[in-house]
Amino acid sequence: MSGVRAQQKQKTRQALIEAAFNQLSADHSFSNLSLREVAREAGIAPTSFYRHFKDMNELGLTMVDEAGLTLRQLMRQARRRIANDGGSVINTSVVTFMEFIDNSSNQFRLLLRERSGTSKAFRAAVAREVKHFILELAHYLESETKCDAIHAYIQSEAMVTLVFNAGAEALDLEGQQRDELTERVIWQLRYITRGAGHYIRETNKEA
Amino acid sequence: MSGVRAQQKQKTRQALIEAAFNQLSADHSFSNLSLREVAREAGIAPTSFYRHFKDMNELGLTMVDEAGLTLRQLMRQARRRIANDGGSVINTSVVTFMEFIDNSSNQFRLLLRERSGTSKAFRAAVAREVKHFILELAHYLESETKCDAIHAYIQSEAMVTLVFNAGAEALDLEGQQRDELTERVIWQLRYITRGAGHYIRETNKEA
DNA sequence: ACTCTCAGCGTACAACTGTAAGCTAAAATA
DNA sequence: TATTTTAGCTTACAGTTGTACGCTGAGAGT
Repeated sequence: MSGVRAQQKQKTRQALIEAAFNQLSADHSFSNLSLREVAREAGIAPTSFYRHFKDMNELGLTMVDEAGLTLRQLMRQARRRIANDGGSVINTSVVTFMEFIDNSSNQFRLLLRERSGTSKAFRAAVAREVKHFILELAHYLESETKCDAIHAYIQSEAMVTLVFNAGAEALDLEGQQRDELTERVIWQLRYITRGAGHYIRETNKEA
Repeated sequence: MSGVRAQQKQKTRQALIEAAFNQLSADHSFSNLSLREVAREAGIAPTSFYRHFKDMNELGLTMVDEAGLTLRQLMRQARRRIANDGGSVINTSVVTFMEFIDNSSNQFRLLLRERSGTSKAFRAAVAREVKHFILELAHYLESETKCDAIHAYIQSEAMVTLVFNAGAEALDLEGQQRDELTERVIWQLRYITRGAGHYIRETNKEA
């Protein structure tokens, strides 16, 4: 009943996932991973892989889920910071996201690449995670600003797209160039906030 | 002197490039291509590949250049349309871009994927092409609106990012969903124009 | 205590990969 | 015309990949 068996299984399953994440890097994407190498790094025989996943695909989808989870935790953390430290919403969010890219770069790389990757299932999975992200931001905007749901969504989508993309570029930058990039995104987010605000005010006048 | 030799060489070189583009698809990215398959489709022996390219990498970089060229031609076409048909700048640009995605989806896919791909050289090459794109738009904005160079650049960067990203999503959509997506991007671009305009006006007041 | 389940192993194989070496015939050059 | 150059070929090899098959030994269930 203690489940020594199941516990060990869970452990090597996690070892596989971690091995796979470890092998991701700037010049190694998920589709370059081989089942055998992952198994090797996890310390099991190649054929034992199948005791845990049907496929490399199945492993990958699990990894996408995990990365999405990290992303959502991150967002919650950003909201806590905003509430406590009372910093600017835009600034805090962008800085938090940049930290995600540094601390969990391989998880970010997975999302980034598989978003336009080779498997429809992967693309859909990433799109789902990103959509969560967008929706949470949209709800926030909707409650903070007087703003109808549709505009809030469109606005959030734009913001997430820009931040996500800046993250992708940031992966290849350091130091000053990176700071400049960060500054540019912040401006871009301000544009959107302003612009959306304008259109919303106009809509309200009509009503 | 006629160069029958060089002419034939150029021809099979192009055949290799086209074969490679043909093998790209929704579920086949450049890194999945094998030298042998490309050679096979081009109708030459695997080892003859090396008479034209040192590497698959070299082929790929050539392909990125070609895709970038197509992209720039597209942009010129969009500007012509705007000048002649006198349509809205934003609308025409977005529609033109969506056409690019349909007509040259494999070229777009290459840019899209290698932008966050596995090779730094590729990423740099794509970034260069995109930067061309941004700069041309920035010049346009700078001349059309009263707008300093930096704001024009930041604004263009945001717009290109959003359109590019929407293109990526459009690849998996059809019909109504796609139209909705197009509509959303157009809104997002309007936000940016408005928002940027606002900040620029403010800057001008100070000066 | 006895049986069942199953995570992990080793072996094996066919498919494919990139690429080295050397030949050939035709175009270019002298 | 004689010589050189070279695009493309064939053959060959070593490496890697996914995965089928069957075994084993230790936990789980009774």
